[in-house]
Amino acid sequence: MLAPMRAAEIAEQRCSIARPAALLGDRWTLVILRQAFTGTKRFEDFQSALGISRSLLSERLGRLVDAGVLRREPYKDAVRTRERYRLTEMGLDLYPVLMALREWGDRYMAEDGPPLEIRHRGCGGEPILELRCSTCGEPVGARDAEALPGPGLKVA
Amino acid sequence: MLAPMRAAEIAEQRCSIARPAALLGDRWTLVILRQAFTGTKRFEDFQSALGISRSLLSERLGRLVDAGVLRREPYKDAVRTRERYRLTEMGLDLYPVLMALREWGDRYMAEDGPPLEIRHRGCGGEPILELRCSTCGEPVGARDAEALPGPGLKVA
DNA sequence: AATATAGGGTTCGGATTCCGAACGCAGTCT
DNA sequence: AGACTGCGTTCGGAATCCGAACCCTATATT
Repeated sequence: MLAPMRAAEIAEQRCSIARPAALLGDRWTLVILRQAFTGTKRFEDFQSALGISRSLLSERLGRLVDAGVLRREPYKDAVRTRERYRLTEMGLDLYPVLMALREWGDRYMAEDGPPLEIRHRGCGGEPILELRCSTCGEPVGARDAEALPGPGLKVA
Repeated sequence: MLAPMRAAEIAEQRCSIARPAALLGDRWTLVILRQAFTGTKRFEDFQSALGISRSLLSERLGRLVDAGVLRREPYKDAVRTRERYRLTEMGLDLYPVLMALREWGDRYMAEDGPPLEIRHRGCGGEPILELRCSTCGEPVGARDAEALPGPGLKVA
């Protein structure tokens, strides 16, 4: 009832971009996930780190839990049981999406240089995303690819 | 004036994910871009392909033009001069973001299989995104990376 | 026992934003 | 002239956002 209805409509499109966009496509969800990838787990910590309103945060976290991106679980603090939100496997698999956004943001929207640098743990190198053809191994750009109808395309 | 004010606030965060998210993070912008990558260029074609309202489409296209992702230019039809929206270099560089979303969507939200298949033009293989360390060449997952403060991080 | 503090929310009302339908307007076609 | 097309803008109601206030559970303090 609280979830946006428009989102539901868009989500019904048989499009692999529209459906994730309906879930992730708002101004808070992506930064909530970014925060989750930095290790934030508790409601209060999300709230104070992001400055989001409690009601919105509650709704967004709930939606991500429903979608299976986050898991809500109780855990024992030093003193008592609390709740925390952790990325599921499905959530962790969003890492490339966040990295792609970050690379693009660093390139075009960070006039002072990147605010954060990502390092490969151990080796210290910089991880970068590459789009490569899994068959011939060549790098693929936007102009080198074409879209064809796939098995999930049913014309109603 | 028409642009969301909240978006502006989020955009001011010194975060390479928050800033792109403020531009791209709504339910329509990503599908508009997806459509642009399939070759759609004209206002009418976006509108009929997506079912978006004219006012929203107008506002979104304008915002993307202002951001430098699209370029609005007149061109000559067979009969007259029209306007069209084309991806700029900056816009084309969003391809990995869309592909990352699509891969994730295909994996987790396409119960009937992917609606579209992307093929490497010519070779016919499937392009896939890989996050690799540019130094050691190893694949990098969410757990293998860490974030460090970079040059753009100024603590106010 | 009563009060205080903390985490994790929900409720409420006003301000924003969204959206579809209607309208504008310029340039063609008949 | 009148109709049509492409590309928008305007308008008003509906949906969403957000901050402040409230609620509930549980431990800590007086």
